[in-house]
Amino acid sequence: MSEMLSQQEVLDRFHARLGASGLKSTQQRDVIVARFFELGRHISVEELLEEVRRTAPRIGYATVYRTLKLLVEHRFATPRQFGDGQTRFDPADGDDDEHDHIICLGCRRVLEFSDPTITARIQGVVAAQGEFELARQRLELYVHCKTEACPHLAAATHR
Amino acid sequence: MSEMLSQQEVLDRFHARLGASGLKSTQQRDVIVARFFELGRHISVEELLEEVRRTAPRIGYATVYRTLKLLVEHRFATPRQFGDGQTRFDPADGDDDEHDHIICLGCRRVLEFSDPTITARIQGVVAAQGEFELARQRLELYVHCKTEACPHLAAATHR
DNA sequence: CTATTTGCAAAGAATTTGCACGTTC
DNA sequence: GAACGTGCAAATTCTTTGCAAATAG
Repeated sequence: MSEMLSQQEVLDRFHARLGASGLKSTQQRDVIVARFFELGRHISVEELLEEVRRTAPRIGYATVYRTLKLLVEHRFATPRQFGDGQTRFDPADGDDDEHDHIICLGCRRVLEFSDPTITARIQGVVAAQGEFELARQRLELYVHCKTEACPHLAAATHR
Repeated sequence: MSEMLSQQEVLDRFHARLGASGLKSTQQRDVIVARFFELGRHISVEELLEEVRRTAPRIGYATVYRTLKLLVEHRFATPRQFGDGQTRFDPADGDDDEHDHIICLGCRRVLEFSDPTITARIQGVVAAQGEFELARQRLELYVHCKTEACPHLAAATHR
Protein backbone atom coordinates (compact mmCIF):
# COMPACT_ATOMS: atom_id res chain seq x y z
CA MET A 1 0.00 0.00 0.00
CA SER A 2 1.55 3.29 -1.13
CA GLU A 3 1.62 6.35 1.09
CA MET A 4 -0.84 9.21 0.70
CA LEU A 5 -0.17 11.75 -2.03
CA SER A 6 -1.72 15.20 -2.28
CA GLN A 7 -4.01 16.06 -5.14
CA GLN A 8 -1.37 18.39 -6.50
CA GLU A 9 1.26 15.69 -6.50
CA VAL A 10 -1.03 13.31 -8.31
CA LEU A 11 -1.91 16.00 -10.84
CA ASP A 12 1.76 16.67 -11.44
CA ARG A 13 2.42 12.99 -11.93
CA PHE A 14 -0.44 12.85 -14.38
CA HIS A 15 0.96 15.80 -16.36
CA ALA A 16 4.36 14.21 -16.40
CA ARG A 17 2.91 11.00 -17.66
CA LEU A 18 0.91 12.77 -20.35
CA GLY A 19 4.06 14.45 -21.58
CA ALA A 20 5.97 11.19 -21.56
CA SER A 21 3.32 9.68 -23.84
CA GLY A 22 3.31 12.60 -26.28
CA LEU A 23 -0.11 13.71 -25.12
CA LYS A 24 -1.18 17.25 -24.44
CA SER A 25 -2.30 18.93 -21.31
CA THR A 26 -5.44 20.94 -22.00
CA GLN A 27 -7.69 23.18 -19.94
CA GLN A 28 -10.49 20.67 -20.07
CA ARG A 29 -8.33 17.78 -18.97
CA ASP A 30 -6.94 19.81 -16.13
CA VAL A 31 -10.37 20.78 -14.88
CA ILE A 32 -11.69 17.25 -15.16
CA VAL A 33 -8.70 15.60 -13.55
CA ALA A 34 -8.40 18.16 -10.77
CA ARG A 35 -12.06 17.87 -9.87
CA PHE A 36 -11.89 14.10 -10.08
CA PHE A 37 -9.11 14.00 -7.52
CA GLU A 38 -10.68 16.68 -5.33
CA LEU A 39 -13.89 14.71 -5.05
CA GLY A 40 -11.90 11.60 -4.55
CA ARG A 41 -14.45 8.79 -4.54
CA HIS A 42 -16.19 6.39 -6.96
CA ILE A 43 -17.95 8.93 -9.13
CA SER A 44 -20.02 8.34 -12.26
CA VAL A 45 -19.42 10.09 -15.56
CA GLU A 46 -22.63 12.00 -15.18
CA GLU A 47 -21.81 13.24 -11.70
CA LEU A 48 -18.35 14.27 -12.76
CA LEU A 49 -19.64 16.06 -15.84
CA GLU A 50 -22.05 18.03 -13.69
CA GLU A 51 -19.29 19.00 -11.29
CA VAL A 52 -16.94 20.01 -14.05
CA ARG A 53 -19.48 22.13 -15.85
CA ARG A 54 -19.63 24.49 -12.90
CA THR A 55 -16.13 25.56 -13.78
CA ALA A 56 -16.24 24.99 -17.51
CA PRO A 57 -19.83 24.83 -18.76
CA ARG A 58 -18.96 24.04 -22.35
CA ILE A 59 -17.31 20.70 -21.63
CA GLY A 60 -19.04 17.84 -23.41
CA TYR A 61 -19.49 14.43 -21.95
CA ALA A 62 -17.41 12.81 -24.66
CA THR A 63 -14.48 14.70 -23.20
CA VAL A 64 -15.21 13.40 -19.74
CA TYR A 65 -15.44 9.86 -21.06
CA ARG A 66 -12.22 10.29 -22.99
CA THR A 67 -10.37 11.80 -20.08
CA LEU A 68 -11.50 9.08 -17.72
CA LYS A 69 -10.42 6.48 -20.24
CA LEU A 70 -7.04 8.13 -20.32
CA LEU A 71 -6.86 8.10 -16.55
CA VAL A 72 -7.75 4.44 -16.50
CA GLU A 73 -5.13 3.56 -19.07
CA HIS A 74 -2.52 5.31 -17.00
CA ARG A 75 -3.77 3.79 -13.78
CA PHE A 76 -4.92 7.03 -12.25
CA ALA A 77 -8.45 5.67 -12.11
CA THR A 78 -10.07 2.29 -11.66
CA PRO A 79 -13.45 1.52 -13.22
CA ARG A 80 -16.04 -0.27 -11.09
CA GLN A 81 -19.44 -1.71 -11.75
CA PHE A 82 -21.68 -2.29 -8.79
CA GLY A 83 -24.64 -3.54 -10.72
CA ASP A 84 -26.78 -0.44 -11.16
CA GLY A 85 -25.84 -0.05 -14.80
CA GLN A 86 -23.39 2.82 -14.41
CA THR A 87 -19.65 2.59 -14.36
CA ARG A 88 -18.07 4.42 -11.44
CA PHE A 89 -14.45 5.53 -11.31
CA ASP A 90 -12.15 5.52 -8.33
CA PRO A 91 -9.09 7.74 -8.23
CA ALA A 92 -5.76 5.99 -7.87
CA ASP A 93 -2.28 7.36 -7.59
CA GLY A 94 -0.89 5.89 -10.77
CA ASP A 95 0.61 2.91 -9.02
CA ASP A 96 -1.37 0.16 -7.49
CA ASP A 97 -3.45 1.35 -4.66
CA GLU A 98 -6.39 -0.92 -4.33
CA HIS A 99 -9.16 -0.99 -1.87
CA ASP A 100 -12.39 -2.92 -1.70
CA HIS A 101 -16.04 -1.98 -1.31
CA ILE A 102 -19.02 -2.56 0.89
CA ILE A 103 -22.24 -1.84 -0.99
CA CYS A 104 -25.55 -1.56 0.81
CA LEU A 105 -28.33 -3.18 -1.22
CA GLY A 106 -30.89 -1.06 0.58
CA CYS A 107 -29.56 2.48 0.26
CA ARG A 108 -26.88 1.92 -2.39
CA ARG A 109 -24.25 3.61 -0.27
CA VAL A 110 -20.76 2.50 -1.14
CA LEU A 111 -18.04 2.39 1.51
CA GLU A 112 -14.41 1.69 0.94
CA PHE A 113 -12.40 -0.63 3.05
CA SER A 114 -9.24 -2.57 2.95
CA ASP A 115 -8.27 -5.45 5.14
CA PRO A 116 -4.76 -6.84 4.98
CA THR A 117 -5.65 -10.17 6.56
CA ILE A 118 -8.08 -10.88 3.74
CA THR A 119 -5.59 -9.73 1.14
CA ALA A 120 -2.88 -11.89 2.60
CA ARG A 121 -5.15 -14.92 2.51
CA ILE A 122 -6.00 -14.26 -1.12
CA GLN A 123 -2.39 -13.93 -2.12
CA GLY A 124 -1.60 -17.13 -0.28
CA VAL A 125 -4.26 -19.02 -2.20
CA VAL A 126 -3.12 -17.72 -5.56
CA ALA A 127 0.51 -18.40 -4.80
CA ALA A 128 -0.33 -21.94 -3.73
CA GLN A 129 -1.98 -22.56 -7.10
CA GLY A 130 1.15 -21.48 -8.93
CA GLU A 131 -0.65 -21.10 -12.25
CA PHE A 132 -1.47 -17.43 -12.07
CA GLU A 133 0.11 -14.09 -11.51
CA LEU A 134 -2.28 -11.86 -9.63
CA ALA A 135 -2.81 -8.55 -11.41
CA ARG A 136 -5.66 -7.10 -9.46
CA GLN A 137 -8.25 -8.22 -7.00
CA ARG A 138 -11.76 -6.99 -6.50
CA LEU A 139 -13.75 -7.80 -3.45
CA GLU A 140 -17.25 -6.49 -2.97
CA LEU A 141 -19.43 -7.15 0.00
CA TYR A 142 -23.12 -6.62 -0.61
CA VAL A 143 -24.78 -5.95 2.70
CA HIS A 144 -27.80 -4.55 4.42
CA CYS A 145 -26.69 -1.78 6.69
CA LYS A 146 -28.22 -1.11 10.06
CA THR A 147 -28.80 2.62 9.61
CA GLU A 148 -32.33 3.96 10.07
CA ALA A 149 -31.94 6.00 6.89
CA CYS A 150 -31.60 2.77 4.95
CA PRO A 151 -34.72 1.26 3.41
CA HIS A 152 -34.59 -2.41 4.36
CA LEU A 153 -36.83 -3.37 1.51
CA ALA A 154 -35.00 -6.60 0.77
CA ALA A 155 -33.62 -5.72 -2.64
CA ALA A 156 -33.25 -9.37 -3.41
CA THR A 157 -31.32 -9.08 -6.64
CA HIS A 158 -28.10 -7.37 -7.68
CA ARG A 159 -29.93 -4.73 -9.59
CA MET B 1 -22.45 -24.65 0.87
CA SER B 2 -25.36 -26.73 -0.41
CA GLU B 3 -24.97 -30.15 -1.93
CA MET B 4 -25.03 -30.80 -5.65
CA LEU B 5 -28.41 -30.99 -7.35
CA SER B 6 -29.08 -32.47 -10.75
CA GLN B 7 -30.30 -30.30 -13.58
CA GLN B 8 -33.62 -32.05 -13.41
CA GLU B 9 -34.02 -31.32 -9.74
CA VAL B 10 -33.21 -27.68 -10.26
CA LEU B 11 -35.65 -27.51 -13.17
CA ASP B 12 -38.35 -29.03 -11.02
CA ARG B 13 -37.67 -26.56 -8.26
CA PHE B 14 -37.90 -23.77 -10.78
CA HIS B 15 -41.25 -25.01 -12.05
CA ALA B 16 -42.52 -25.31 -8.53
CA ARG B 17 -41.45 -21.79 -7.78
CA LEU B 18 -43.06 -20.48 -10.96
CA GLY B 19 -46.35 -22.07 -9.97
CA ALA B 20 -46.11 -20.69 -6.47
CA SER B 21 -45.80 -17.19 -7.93
CA GLY B 22 -48.74 -17.59 -10.32
CA LEU B 23 -46.44 -17.67 -13.31
CA LYS B 24 -46.69 -19.98 -16.24
CA SER B 25 -44.39 -22.65 -17.47
CA THR B 26 -43.96 -22.29 -21.22
CA GLN B 27 -42.07 -24.16 -23.90
CA GLN B 28 -39.67 -21.28 -24.36
CA ARG B 29 -38.91 -20.95 -20.69
CA ASP B 30 -38.33 -24.65 -20.39
CA VAL B 31 -35.90 -24.70 -23.28
CA ILE B 32 -34.02 -21.66 -22.03
CA VAL B 33 -33.83 -22.80 -18.45
CA ALA B 34 -32.88 -26.36 -19.31
CA ARG B 35 -30.09 -25.26 -21.63
CA PHE B 36 -28.91 -22.70 -19.12
CA PHE B 37 -28.47 -25.38 -16.48
CA GLU B 38 -27.02 -27.90 -18.92
CA LEU B 39 -24.31 -25.49 -19.96
CA GLY B 40 -23.83 -24.56 -16.40
CA ARG B 41 -21.35 -21.69 -16.44
CA HIS B 42 -21.32 -17.86 -16.67
CA ILE B 43 -22.92 -17.46 -20.06
CA SER B 44 -23.90 -14.26 -21.85
CA VAL B 45 -27.36 -13.56 -23.20
CA GLU B 46 -26.08 -13.76 -26.72
CA GLU B 47 -24.40 -17.12 -26.21
CA LEU B 48 -27.47 -18.52 -24.54
CA LEU B 49 -29.75 -17.22 -27.28
CA GLU B 50 -27.60 -18.91 -29.88
CA GLU B 51 -27.67 -22.19 -27.98
CA VAL B 52 -31.38 -22.07 -27.45
CA ARG B 53 -32.16 -21.31 -31.07
CA ARG B 54 -30.77 -24.68 -32.09
CA THR B 55 -33.75 -26.24 -30.38
CA ALA B 56 -36.25 -23.46 -30.87
CA PRO B 57 -35.18 -21.11 -33.67
CA ARG B 58 -38.05 -18.68 -33.26
CA ILE B 59 -37.15 -17.60 -29.73
CA GLY B 60 -36.43 -13.90 -29.52
CA TYR B 61 -33.79 -12.38 -27.35
CA ALA B 62 -36.35 -10.43 -25.34
CA THR B 63 -37.55 -13.80 -24.11
CA VAL B 64 -34.06 -14.81 -23.10
CA TYR B 65 -33.57 -11.55 -21.25
CA ARG B 66 -36.92 -11.90 -19.54
CA THR B 67 -36.32 -15.50 -18.56
CA LEU B 68 -32.90 -14.72 -17.15
CA LYS B 69 -34.38 -11.84 -15.21
CA LEU B 70 -36.90 -14.25 -13.80
CA LEU B 71 -34.17 -16.68 -12.87
CA VAL B 72 -32.23 -13.93 -11.17
CA GLU B 73 -35.25 -12.78 -9.19
CA HIS B 74 -35.80 -16.30 -7.97
CA ARG B 75 -32.12 -16.82 -7.26
CA PHE B 76 -31.59 -19.47 -9.89
CA ALA B 77 -29.05 -17.25 -11.58
CA THR B 78 -26.54 -14.64 -10.52
CA PRO B 79 -25.59 -11.76 -12.82
CA ARG B 80 -21.89 -10.93 -13.13
CA GLN B 81 -19.96 -8.20 -14.87
CA PHE B 82 -16.32 -8.83 -15.53
CA GLY B 83 -15.62 -5.58 -17.28
CA ASP B 84 -16.01 -6.47 -20.94
CA GLY B 85 -19.38 -4.78 -21.22
CA GLN B 86 -21.53 -7.89 -21.20
CA THR B 87 -23.47 -9.28 -18.32
CA ARG B 88 -22.86 -12.98 -17.72
CA PHE B 89 -25.15 -15.24 -15.75
CA ASP B 90 -24.17 -18.04 -13.44
CA PRO B 91 -26.60 -20.80 -12.59
CA ALA B 92 -27.46 -21.22 -8.93
CA ASP B 93 -29.69 -23.69 -7.19
CA GLY B 94 -32.26 -21.27 -5.85
CA ASP B 95 -30.60 -21.03 -2.46
CA ASP B 96 -27.32 -19.38 -1.87
CA ASP B 97 -24.52 -21.17 -3.54
CA GLU B 98 -21.81 -18.70 -4.19
CA HIS B 99 -18.44 -19.09 -5.73
CA ASP B 100 -15.82 -16.63 -6.87
CA HIS B 101 -13.93 -16.07 -10.09
CA ILE B 102 -10.46 -15.90 -11.50
CA ILE B 103 -10.40 -13.91 -14.73
CA CYS B 104 -7.39 -13.93 -17.01
CA LEU B 105 -6.76 -10.49 -18.46
CA GLY B 106 -4.88 -12.03 -21.35
CA CYS B 107 -7.22 -14.69 -22.67
CA ARG B 108 -10.41 -13.68 -20.84
CA ARG B 109 -10.91 -17.19 -19.55
CA VAL B 110 -13.02 -17.27 -16.42
CA LEU B 111 -12.48 -19.96 -13.81
CA GLU B 112 -14.58 -20.58 -10.77
CA PHE B 113 -13.16 -21.18 -7.37
CA SER B 114 -14.18 -21.09 -3.79
CA ASP B 115 -11.92 -20.96 -0.79
CA PRO B 116 -13.40 -21.32 2.67
CA THR B 117 -10.43 -19.76 4.43
CA ILE B 118 -10.96 -16.52 2.52
CA THR B 119 -14.68 -16.61 3.13
CA ALA B 120 -14.18 -17.18 6.81
CA ARG B 121 -11.85 -14.24 7.03
CA ILE B 122 -14.36 -12.01 5.25
CA GLN B 123 -17.16 -13.03 7.54
CA GLY B 124 -14.96 -12.37 10.51
CA VAL B 125 -14.22 -8.85 9.34
CA VAL B 126 -17.85 -8.03 8.68
CA ALA B 127 -18.97 -9.48 11.98
CA ALA B 128 -16.31 -7.48 13.82
CA GLN B 129 -17.69 -4.27 12.31
CA GLY B 130 -21.15 -5.05 13.58
CA GLU B 131 -22.82 -2.49 11.33
CA PHE B 132 -23.69 -4.72 8.42
CA GLU B 133 -25.45 -7.91 7.58
CA LEU B 134 -23.63 -9.66 4.77
CA ALA B 135 -25.98 -10.51 1.91
CA ARG B 136 -23.58 -11.60 -0.74
CA GLN B 137 -19.90 -11.41 -1.48
CA ARG B 138 -18.11 -11.14 -4.76
CA LEU B 139 -14.45 -11.76 -5.11
CA GLU B 140 -12.74 -11.53 -8.47
CA LEU B 141 -9.09 -12.13 -9.06
CA TYR B 142 -7.78 -10.65 -12.27
CA VAL B 143 -4.68 -12.56 -13.25
CA HIS B 144 -2.30 -13.38 -16.04
CA CYS B 145 -2.29 -17.09 -16.52
CA LYS B 146 0.79 -19.07 -17.42
CA THR B 147 -0.71 -21.02 -20.30
CA GLU B 148 0.99 -20.83 -23.68
CA ALA B 149 -2.40 -20.29 -25.31
CA CYS B 150 -2.73 -17.06 -23.40
CA PRO B 151 -1.63 -13.85 -25.07
CA HIS B 152 0.48 -12.09 -22.47
CA LEU B 153 -0.02 -8.73 -24.09
CA ALA B 154 -0.31 -6.87 -20.80
CA ALA B 155 -3.93 -5.84 -21.07
CA ALA B 156 -3.32 -3.02 -18.66
CA THR B 157 -6.89 -1.95 -18.09
CA HIS B 158 -10.04 -3.68 -16.99
CA ARG B 159 -11.50 -3.62 -20.42
C1' DC C 1 -62.01 -17.83 -21.44
C1' DT C 2 -58.69 -14.80 -19.22
C1' DA C 3 -54.28 -13.63 -17.75
C1' DT C 4 -49.76 -14.33 -18.96
C1' DT C 5 -46.19 -14.75 -22.35
C1' DT C 6 -44.09 -14.21 -26.80
C1' DG C 7 -41.82 -12.02 -30.87
C1' DC C 8 -40.99 -8.24 -33.11
C1' DA C 9 -39.55 -3.78 -33.57
C1' DA C 10 -39.04 0.44 -31.41
C1' DA C 11 -37.39 2.84 -27.33
C1' DG C 12 -33.91 3.66 -23.76
C1' DA C 13 -29.57 4.08 -21.51
C1' DA C 14 -24.63 4.09 -21.46
C1' DT C 15 -20.71 4.69 -24.10
C1' DT C 16 -18.00 5.44 -28.41
C1' DT C 17 -16.90 7.64 -32.70
C1' DG C 18 -16.66 10.78 -37.06
C1' DC C 19 -15.67 15.12 -38.25
C1' DA C 20 -15.06 20.21 -38.60
C1' DC C 21 -13.18 23.47 -35.66
C1' DG C 22 -9.87 24.89 -31.73
C1' DT C 23 -5.71 24.56 -29.04
C1' DT C 24 -1.24 23.18 -27.61
C1' DC C 25 3.55 22.53 -28.34
C1' DG D 1 1.64 25.00 -38.35
C1' DA D 2 1.30 20.08 -37.59
C1' DA D 3 -0.59 17.06 -34.35
C1' DC D 4 -3.57 16.41 -30.93
C1' DG D 5 -8.02 17.53 -28.46
C1' DT D 6 -12.80 19.24 -28.22
C1' DG D 7 -17.81 19.50 -28.89
C1' DC D 8 -21.49 18.15 -31.06
C1' DA D 9 -24.46 14.85 -32.91
C1' DA D 10 -24.87 10.51 -34.83
C1' DA D 11 -23.66 5.69 -34.23
C1' DT D 12 -23.05 1.44 -31.41
C1' DT D 13 -24.00 -1.76 -27.99
C1' DC D 14 -26.62 -3.76 -24.48
C1' DT D 15 -31.03 -4.03 -22.38
C1' DT D 16 -35.98 -2.94 -21.70
C1' DT D 17 -40.67 -2.12 -23.25
C1' DG D 18 -45.26 -1.60 -25.97
C1' DC D 19 -48.33 -4.10 -28.35
C1' DA D 20 -50.91 -7.47 -31.15
C1' DA D 21 -50.99 -12.29 -31.65
C1' DA D 22 -50.29 -16.86 -29.34
C1' DT D 23 -50.65 -19.96 -25.41
C1' DA D 24 -51.13 -21.97 -20.68
C1' DG D 25 -54.09 -23.10 -16.95
